[in-house]
Formats: sequence, C-alpha cells, structure tokens
Amino acid sequence: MAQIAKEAGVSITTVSKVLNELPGVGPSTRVRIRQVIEQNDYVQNHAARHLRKGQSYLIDLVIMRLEGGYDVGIMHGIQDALEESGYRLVVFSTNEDEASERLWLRRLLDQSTDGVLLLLPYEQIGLANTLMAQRIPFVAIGDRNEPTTAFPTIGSTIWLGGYSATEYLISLGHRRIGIITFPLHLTTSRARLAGYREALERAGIPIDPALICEGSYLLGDGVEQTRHLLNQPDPPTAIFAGNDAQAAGVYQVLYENNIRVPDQMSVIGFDDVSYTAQMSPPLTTIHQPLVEIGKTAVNMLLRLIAGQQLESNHVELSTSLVVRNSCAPPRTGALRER
Amino acid sequence: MAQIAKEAGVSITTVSKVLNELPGVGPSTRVRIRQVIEQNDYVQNHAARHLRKGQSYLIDLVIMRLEGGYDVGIMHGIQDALEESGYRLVVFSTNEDEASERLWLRRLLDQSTDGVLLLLPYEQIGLANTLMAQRIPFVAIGDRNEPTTAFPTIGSTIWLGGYSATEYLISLGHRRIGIITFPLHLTTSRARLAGYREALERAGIPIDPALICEGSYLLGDGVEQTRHLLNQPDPPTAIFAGNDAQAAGVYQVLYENNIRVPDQMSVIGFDDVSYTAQMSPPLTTIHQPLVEIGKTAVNMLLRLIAGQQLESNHVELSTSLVVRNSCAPPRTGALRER
DNA sequence: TCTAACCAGGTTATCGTTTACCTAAATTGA
DNA sequence: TCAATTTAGGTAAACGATAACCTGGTTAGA
Repeated sequence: MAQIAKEAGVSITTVSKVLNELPGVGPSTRVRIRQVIEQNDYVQNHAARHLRKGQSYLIDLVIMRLEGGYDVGIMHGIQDALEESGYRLVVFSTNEDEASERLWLRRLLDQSTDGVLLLLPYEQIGLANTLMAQRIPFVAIGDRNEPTTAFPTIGSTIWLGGYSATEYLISLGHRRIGIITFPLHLTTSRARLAGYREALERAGIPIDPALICEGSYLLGDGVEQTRHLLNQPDPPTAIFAGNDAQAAGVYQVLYENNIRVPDQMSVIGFDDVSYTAQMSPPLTTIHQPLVEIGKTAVNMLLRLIAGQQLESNHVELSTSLVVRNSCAPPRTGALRER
Repeated sequence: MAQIAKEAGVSITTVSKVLNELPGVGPSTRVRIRQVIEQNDYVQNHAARHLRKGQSYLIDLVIMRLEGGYDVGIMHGIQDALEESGYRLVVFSTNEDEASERLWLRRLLDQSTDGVLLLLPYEQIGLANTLMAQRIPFVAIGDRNEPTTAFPTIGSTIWLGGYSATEYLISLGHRRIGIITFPLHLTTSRARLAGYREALERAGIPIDPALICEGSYLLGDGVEQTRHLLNQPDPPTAIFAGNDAQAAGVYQVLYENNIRVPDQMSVIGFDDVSYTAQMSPPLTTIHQPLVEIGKTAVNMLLRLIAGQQLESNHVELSTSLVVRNSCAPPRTGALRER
C-alpha cells in the first residue's frame, strides 16, 4: 500500500480511503489511485485488515460427518451464495468427536471467524449455546428441525413432504403403504408421520400400526425394516422410506428377494440427494430444496454478521414431490407371484 | 497477552516465548505463565499472528465440483490429516467458472493461504502455473494423473486396478468382458485399458475391439455404452465400468432390460466411492484409497509448507479389488433367457 | 581470578491496515 | 468581504503478536 501511495503521490490513508470507498478523496485523485492499484496488481493484505477491523472474512461450516448426500447438496447452495460475497468457507467436520469440536471452538474465540453455519443434529446444541454466549453469529441448518430453538434455523416443510408422498401413492391406487420413520422422539420424524396419517385419513384409509416402522437414519435401517414389512401376513404394496439412504436399503432387500420396483413394489424416498440418480430404477422421492436451504442459510448469516435483524428466526422452505420410476399402481397379489 | 503478562508479572515477550515454545524462559516461569494462560482461557489472536508471521494456518482446497463420491472420500482423508495440525481447511469450488477461479486466486496472493490442494482435472493446469509462479506450495490430487508434471501430485495405481478387475472376471470364467473407458487421450484411461489388455493376454483370451467402448466420466456414458454393448451380436457376460457412476448407469440399463446382476451379467466398477453401498446389488469395484490419498496429499503439502523437500514428487498409492455382489460366473446363454 | 559463554528476561521496531483527529484550502452565504 | 462550513488530504496511534537485539547476572574453563 505504501508503494501505491508513493507512486500516486498521496498518503497511505488516502489509498485506504479509496480502497474502502470512503469519502474524503477527490474524484480525480480517486481515479489516479485506482489506476496505480490496477497497474501494480495490488491485493489488500488479508491479515492486516483482519487484525485492524476484527473481521476475518471467513465463515465456518461445522458438519457432523460428510456423507456425500444431504450435506453436499447444502454445500452447493452455500458455495453459490458465498461466491460474490468475498467470504471464504472453512469446513470442519466434527466426526462426532467432542474433543476435537471443543478444540475447534476454542480457536474461533479469537474472532477468527465471522460466523458459523451449523449442520448438526440439534442434540448437539451445546455448540449453539457456546456460540450464543460468545456472540458469534450463526445459523443452524436442519430438516431435523426443532423449531422452538432460541437461535436462527432453516429447514423445510417436512409435514407437507410426508403428506404429498403418501397422497401420491394413494392416487396410484395403493392402500397398504408402509412407512419407515426416524426415531419418533424427533419432531421432524413426527411431522412426516403426521403428514402420512393425514393423507390416509383424508382418503378414508384406516391406519395400520403394523405398517409404521421406526428406524434410524441409515441404509441399514431400510434393510431391516423392509424385511420386517415383507414378513407380515399382509405386506404393503408401497414403502415410504425416511430418506434416500433408507430407500437404497429398501431396494437392496427387494432386489435380493426378486421383487421388482416398481412393478411389484413402489418405493418412495425423502431428501432427493444427488445419488438418487445412481439408483436403479431412478427413485421417486420428496425433494428438499437443499441448494436453496444452503443459500438461504448463508444469506441469513450474512445479515446477522452485518448486524441486521432477521425478519424471521425460523425459515422453512417448501418440499416437493419428484416423480421418477420407482412408483406404479399396485398389482393385485403382486408379491405372491414370485 | 498483555493481561497474561501482567498477571504473571513478566513481559509480553516472555509470554510469547512460552506460547511458541521458544527457549529463553526458565522452567518455573514457564509453568507459572502457562497457569495464568489456562486460568484466563486465553486464545492466541489469529490475525495478529498471521500478520506478523506471514502464516495464515489456512489451507485451501480447490475442487471443480462437489460431486459427493470421489471428492468426498478424499475430503475425509484431508480432514483426518488436518485434525491435529492446527490448520483449517478452506473449500472453494470453481464450478468450472474461470472468472471466479481467477478472483479466488487473486485473493490468495496476499499470503492468505499457506498452501493449496488441487482437486481438478489436469487440463486446468493454468492454476498450477500461477501457483508455482507465486511460490505458493501446492499438491495436485488426481487419479486422472499425468505423472510428467513439474509439480507434486498424488494418485493411485490405475494400471493395476485395470489388471486386477479383469483378472478377477477371468477367474470367474468370463471370456467376453466389455470395458467402458474415459476418453482415451487421458493417460489414466490408457493405463486402465492397458491393465485390462494385459490380463486378457496373459489368460490367452483374444482382445475384441468391439468390447472396448470409449465414454466420458458420467453415469450417462454408462447408460449409452451398455446399450451399445447389449446390441452386439455376441454381447459380453461382464462389464467393467470406468468408474462407479458409470457402473450405476450400467445397472440402470440392465434393470430396464430385466437383466439380473450378477446372474445374467457381472458388473465391476472403479473408485469405490461411498455410494456404492447404496447400489443394489452392492457393487464389486476397484478400491481407490481415497482417504489415504487425501491424507497423503495433506502430509505432502505440510512438508512443502515447512520448506522441506519431498522424497518423491509423484506418489502413487495402490488400488485393490473389493468383492461385493455384482459379479458371478457367467451362465451360458444367460442373455437369451429373458 | 578473570574472561567468555550462556541464560533468563526485557526493549523496541515491525507486520499492513484502518481510523480518529487534524489542517489548510476552497467554497459558501449574508 | 469575511466568518462559517465543507472538502481534500495528511498524521499518528492503534490492532495483537513476533523477533532481532539488548542487558545484567551466573557459570565454566583456564
């Protein structure tokens, strides 16, 4: 900067004013300084700015485990939104290890981050409390959403997703629809189930508790619960999985048992992560606007960083049904044929 | 730091020496200062250190597009290796956009990164040249490996992967093995094909050019080339895909055509990305040690940052066959049965 | 006993910006 | 025409740490 100042025949201060677009510099001087800056390929020193202004232009994303589905979709949105902002994105994955999480957190306390995006199950709310105590701006991202939190969150309309998936299957003619849920103490899980129930009730279809299976998040749960469903005296003609990974588990069991999708069994997923495209047949699923969620999270965070108020502390984006090839009308007695 | 110094009754310098584990402080003083630091929950200021030392403790990962397979595997390795190092990882995805890439690069020039990991096809070698010119340490990661580059790279034994996959299929009894390649102007692609050839030749099986299909990286290429292979008068009994995404494309075509894997067609992939687990049936594939690659890349980079020489500028880790459920001995006339 | 090396610790300049405050000239209004 | 205000620009003190260089005392070797 001194170099620039010298070449332009002004003081460093004046150069700084130009760079920060502050008043107090005449138009002609301004132009001249800009030219010199251009010529010299000058880049502002990040460290010095950071030190002086107390802003790092860094945003931290904390993620429990990079899985490659849900999280990657959201990261795309984050990247997009950050593109123009001048912020860089720091990614940290906790690997469910409290110790390294704590270490990471300590490092942030010296204002080396301007804000944090939390992509964690809300059980790990300890982090949130610490961040609040330290007045570090943050936004929690999650479909695993507890909307009663005191901090900003963003998620999507889970109930609606549950409802539309079920409604769609009903419209195809299904009356026995199995559903695999996440642990039912989670509101998200209950919301989805409520949507399922509502759809059935509206259609006048009685709810059979035997068709409701509680699992966890994983592919393995899809496998297990599908086996369970198939072993019932009157098995379902369609399965609504808790997420796309579970749906993949459903696929595997059906494949093993020579049950064709969608001819003999319809399957519907949840999330619409990227690898649904890799599945055979392509999975019909409930789309969560992951990219939009990521973008909105960033925008909320940037607003918080700028010290502005959010219009709303809890944002919900809307889910939608994506029809691919894993659902079809039921064939009577389809499963008996094998 | 001034606070610490005051409480411990020493100068700031001495505190600095303790923090940086430099000599020139007596053992008892050292202990006392440490205690005070502990009590005050003091954290070193990142910006000030950065400014003074010219080190940002930030590493940048540049990635073309977050896909959720290959890249995520490598990111896991990177995270692992970085865990203890005190470095944070900045992720930037170019989205194949030259302009934003250039912008990003300019920002790095003020030493706001200590080193760069490149996860890009080597066509984008322009970046590498700029980094070299700026003396920013970096390592290029890629199985898409051109081992003649002037800069450090890490990849894996592609030839061997091609060989072992083919050998395995031969050992199961296959004699007509289709292979889908990447564009053949890439050395990686040629290496894999050479491995395939070698295995066939050793087994005394003639090479049928009709079974060699050139595609690109994508799932769609798997779809297209599989159609092509199936339409041949004497179709293969096994297909060796260029990567796991292509293998998913192969699956889709086979599924559509009611061809069972592995009973009527064996399929083998390449990379062993995380979503192979989501495929039905689970895909037999060539494992690339993605996590190890990521770790090694980081270790190489850290060494470069520390100003040390690398033992070798080009590291290759070894691939290995992972047997799952997508390969079986051929059934004679399997395809005719449908 | 005397000098040289060594040790614990302190002084102070410095990293590259920003910003509060200052000054002199130019402009304005009455 | 002159005081008041605005404008363009500069001075210098931070920001929080590091590191080159001192200093005064202790120790070791001859």
